[in-house]
Amino acid sequence: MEFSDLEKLRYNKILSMRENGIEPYPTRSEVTMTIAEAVSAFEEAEKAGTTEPISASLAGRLRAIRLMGKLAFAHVEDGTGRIQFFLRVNELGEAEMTRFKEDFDLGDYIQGSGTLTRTRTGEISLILNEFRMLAKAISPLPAAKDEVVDGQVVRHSVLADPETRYRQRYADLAVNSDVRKIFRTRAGVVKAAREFLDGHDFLEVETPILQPIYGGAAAKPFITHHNQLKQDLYLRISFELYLKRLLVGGFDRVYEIGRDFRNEGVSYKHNPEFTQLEFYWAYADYLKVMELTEQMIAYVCDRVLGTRKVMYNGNEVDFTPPWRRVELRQALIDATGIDIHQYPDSESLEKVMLEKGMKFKPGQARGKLIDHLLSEYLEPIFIQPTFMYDYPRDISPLAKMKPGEPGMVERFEGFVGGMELCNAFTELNDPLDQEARFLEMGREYEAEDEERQPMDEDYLRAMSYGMPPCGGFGIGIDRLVMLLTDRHTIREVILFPHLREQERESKAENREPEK
RNA sequence: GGGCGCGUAGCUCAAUGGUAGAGCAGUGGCCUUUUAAGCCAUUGGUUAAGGGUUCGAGCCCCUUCGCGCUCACCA
Repeated sequence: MEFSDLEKLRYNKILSMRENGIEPYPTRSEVTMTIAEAVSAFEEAEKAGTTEPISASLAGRLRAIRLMGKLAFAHVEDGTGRIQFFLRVNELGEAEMTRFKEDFDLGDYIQGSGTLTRTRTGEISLILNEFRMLAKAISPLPAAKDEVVDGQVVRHSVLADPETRYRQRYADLAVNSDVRKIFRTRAGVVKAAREFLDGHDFLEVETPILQPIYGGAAAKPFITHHNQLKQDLYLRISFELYLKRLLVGGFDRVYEIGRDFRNEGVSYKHNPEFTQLEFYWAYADYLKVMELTEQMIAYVCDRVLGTRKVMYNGNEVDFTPPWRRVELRQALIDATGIDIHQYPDSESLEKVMLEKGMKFKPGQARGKLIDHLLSEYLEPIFIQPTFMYDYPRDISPLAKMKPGEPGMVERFEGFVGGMELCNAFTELNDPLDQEARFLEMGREYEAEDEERQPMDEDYLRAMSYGMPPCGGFGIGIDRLVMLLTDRHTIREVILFPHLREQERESKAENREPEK
């Protein structure tokens, strides 16, 4: 390791501590309770009027040190909270006071034992009888100080540079408690969704991430290789085709929460890997799925936030069911004046779009044009939770026909905060229709279009054994967490978002020659 | 991939083309109830990297790297 000047000073303390017989990285600690437990134990004793002093051994990271000559105050933080350590020469003696001043720096892990009290200014504190180094920090944490103004924590000199925050997320988390809160919320969201689905008799399953044939969405895959099998494999872009095979196998209600990988551009709502929740529900259809979706999100809000109303990007978003429902065709008429039913092929649709002065890439399939209209003119305007339903069949190759409307399928997408949040349909279970759709997709997309859905023969075989009628659903967990934490970029809700690799000299030497 | 912007001390930020600075952190002092503790003193820079213009470049030009915004892409 190479040390900066600041780090060398701390490293030298490690050496001198060891010379004095003190291990700066002891193997064990003797903590009797968490900081939060200590604080509430003291408050309860106070309320009960107990006079017996409470002893405790607490540990955490040193976040502030205030030396006052013969006494010292320190703020110590563990995963549950923060407390003040009160060090005084009366209890510790001159030698120990000197040891504290010489050995300890901000960021070190300290264990302190003593009794709980309130200081003159009323702060709950641990008066130390003894203390010990638990782990020496060599690198100084980014300087950050908290000030409490009217009960609100005001932060000073926080680590703010996004690049450093994402590349060194550990430092970001260590000094920015609001960032830790995002990921507690995130864990709560996943847990609550799981509770909800378990409570509705869904079975959680795990399906392959490495897939010989990718499918279930229109996206470019990552390709990897199995050496021994001499076989290329794809990282999954969705769980859909495997989960529906399980319905064929007799599991009527299944769900999976996991990672999808899409080899596409990054943006404020796209990360190359993202967390998806999909469920499939036998004997249900997209209308039932719509209702379950509202209930699930409301349940998650209740459990995680205790409210169904959240502020997102300056707007109050209300997740209380029922969500607004709008038909895609009508929504497009309202927003653009174009009735897609009157333009049954890409040529006529392109023509009217040109007449309206819309910008788009010419020569696309009709489905892609409609999708363009949708994401350009509809997605951004749906701030309140909205289900848009009944999609053209040519952009929904896995969804079932809407009875009596041959060009349409039973599909809906949920939009919130101007983002697509979830996608669901009544699943296509007719193997012959499914085969025809795969073939159609193959024709309509350019041969070199990597989003083209490859024909999945085994999936068709599964369908041919018979799959019960069912509704299927997928939701982007990252985006849901964005909405519930009022974060406006997906990187804020992913612990280690993908960043470009930094150029390194050693790396440059090892790099394979350019082709 | 295109366009625009940014990169200065460990952190947050200053600096008309003319001696690179402040606060916090650090270091040395003083201080027995502080809490962004305070007071005195003080260290710290290849201004992302490389090249160019200029008497002189953090600032102007070029290249590269990284980040951000945006467009494209993204059922």
